[in-house]
Amino acid sequence: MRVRLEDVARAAGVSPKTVSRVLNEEANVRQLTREKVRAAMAAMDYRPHPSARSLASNRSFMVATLYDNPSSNYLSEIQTGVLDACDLHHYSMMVRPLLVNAEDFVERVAMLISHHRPDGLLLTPPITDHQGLLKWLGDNGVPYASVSPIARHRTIGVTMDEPRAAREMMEHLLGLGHRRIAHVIGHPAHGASGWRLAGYRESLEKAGIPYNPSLVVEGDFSFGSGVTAARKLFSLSELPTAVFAANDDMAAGVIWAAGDNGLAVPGDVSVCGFDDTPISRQIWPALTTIRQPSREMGRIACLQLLDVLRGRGEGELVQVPFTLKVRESTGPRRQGQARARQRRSGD
Amino acid sequence: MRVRLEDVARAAGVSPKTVSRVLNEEANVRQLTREKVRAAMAAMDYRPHPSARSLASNRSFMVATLYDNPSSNYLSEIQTGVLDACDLHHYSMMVRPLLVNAEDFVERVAMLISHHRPDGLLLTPPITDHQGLLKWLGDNGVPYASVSPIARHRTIGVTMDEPRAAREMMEHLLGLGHRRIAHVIGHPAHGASGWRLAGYRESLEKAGIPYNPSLVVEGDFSFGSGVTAARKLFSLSELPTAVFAANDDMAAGVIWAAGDNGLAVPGDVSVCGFDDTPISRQIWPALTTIRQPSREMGRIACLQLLDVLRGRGEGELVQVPFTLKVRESTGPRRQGQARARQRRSGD
DNA sequence: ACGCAAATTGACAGCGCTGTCAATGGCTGC
DNA sequence: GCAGCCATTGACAGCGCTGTCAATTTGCGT
Repeated sequence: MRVRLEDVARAAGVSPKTVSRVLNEEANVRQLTREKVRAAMAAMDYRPHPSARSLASNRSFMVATLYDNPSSNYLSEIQTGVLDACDLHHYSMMVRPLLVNAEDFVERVAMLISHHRPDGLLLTPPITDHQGLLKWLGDNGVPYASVSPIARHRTIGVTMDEPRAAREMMEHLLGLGHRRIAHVIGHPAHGASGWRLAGYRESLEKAGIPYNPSLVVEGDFSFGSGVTAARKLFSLSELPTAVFAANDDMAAGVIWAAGDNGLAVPGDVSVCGFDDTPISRQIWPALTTIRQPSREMGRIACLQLLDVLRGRGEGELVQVPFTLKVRESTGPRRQGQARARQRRSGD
Repeated sequence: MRVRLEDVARAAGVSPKTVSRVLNEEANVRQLTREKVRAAMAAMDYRPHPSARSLASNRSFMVATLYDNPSSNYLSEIQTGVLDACDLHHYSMMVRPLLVNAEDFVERVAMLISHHRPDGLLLTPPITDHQGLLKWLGDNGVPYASVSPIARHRTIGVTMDEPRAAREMMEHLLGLGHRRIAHVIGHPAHGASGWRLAGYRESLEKAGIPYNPSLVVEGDFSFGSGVTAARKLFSLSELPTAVFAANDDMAAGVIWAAGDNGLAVPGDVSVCGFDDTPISRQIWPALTTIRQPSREMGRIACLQLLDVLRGRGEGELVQVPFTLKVRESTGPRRQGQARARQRRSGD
């Protein structure tokens, strides 16, 4: 049979309850006692039985990460970060893919909770901003932390200063001499889309360039939507000299469409993305983009949640720094005006 | 307070133990009784308490998915499939990234097990073939199922007929008239690399084309290694007219390098990959590749494991079908010989 | 040295379920 | 109709831990 708490107690010459106190890092245990117990635990290689702990304390020591996001790279980074934080405090994590637009979305989350009883939830975009869910969680007292939520009021988790990142990207383009800069908006349900657009507009304004609605087209964060958006842009009578796409996948789509239209990148048109996902280095030319520390963000969001769950405070909304990664897809504005050709076929 | 098993028992007019029997689908409960209990459960919306079940039965109703794989797309598919299967039988899943080459790899798995006590493990490549781990799991009686293991003897889980898929890809290239076909091998620790190479060689042999070692270069499944491999191939005095890369990322690297060397794809050289990951549609030209039903494979592997855990049999090694996806990156062999130029710069 | 509050420790009864084993009921063959 | 046997059901004692609350010890002021 494996070592139980009772065995540790006997070895340390204290009561089981005291061992339990040490295990749970409770206050009001004398330093000397604490050390004795810790030593006994280590010597016997004691591992508390999670189910027994859960049953007695009515907590599961588990958090659930909820997602509805097509970007597996982003998610796996977040997930890894969350696991980092969980390991730190001996929590476990479950993951749950959901359809945020499903009729029974909130109900499904409710079922998840009643089945698996996580102590708290980690929400990722776009679930972070599903009002129905947030209300339900509030009403039912379910603790949660968010990664990059739109609404920052009374929310704990992690965010990045997205508008500032977008402005920094715009400054890079403006610095290269670009004035006719297009923007491909992301999926409307994601807060990131709005912030990045806001940064784009603010930078234009600051640079004294009038906002031109025909240079701003909607996408949905997918490669295909980038292609579609770019086709619109490249069919304008006066082409943009730079395209700022709200994420890397769409930027890749823009580059694809540029090639398809006989436009060289960055010769004829500069293209940049956002997120620094692997695709940014897997295409040619490699994408200029903004690096988001996703794993770190997952970790921090989870730590905020765990602070709450462990009764270590209220948790807060932490803001993390970003990095502009300048690669080959952006370059100086070139003098003559480029012309798009119809569509290139087989070559 | 929530509904407990005892409440259901009272409502159904039976003993708690009988409700437990129905809950666990045990034999030797009269049909009528079973129905009464089921009705009461449904009426009261009863959810068994996982920790209580675990504590009493000494099972966790949880499986752990172990991975050390850089491809988040592949993994997230597998993970989703595993979750599908878990949901079906009310199991939960935890995920664990690991470094298969770490000194303490097996020890870490042992710690994972003693901490979280999963009932079984799901192994993904390349962990599926870590002999040290497999031995340890065997010695300690830990049930596991594998996704695409190399060794198929006495292993349960799921595989695909990879050599046959590779042969089918080769037949596609041969059918397009290619004779000088190169192969970029995958990471040596993955069984897939060997199988795909084997299929390549078998097809050449069958077509009566001698094996040319200079056309076979090693990669490691990464984009960068595809670029490096392609540079070697494109520096040969006689270029290959087609390159069969062992996965999509490397194929994308080959296409990148082709562009970099002034070679048109598929005009000068056809390129194909394997796995049908999103990148295959995110590059231009879109990749001809082999689609592996990863999600389904995750689901099936997990179902085999659950069969064992639930005492429903021994589990087996299931083989799933693949699909050849012909896209734009492969085309007929062209007559004249292409010449690579040194390296293209800014354009 | 003494009294008192605060800090520390322990006794005990579950948490909600299942394993074990005994008790009951129903059915068989003669 | 009855012994014998299997199918079905239930009683009960935990599984390994923590919450509650009471008992004990410690520290401090005077």
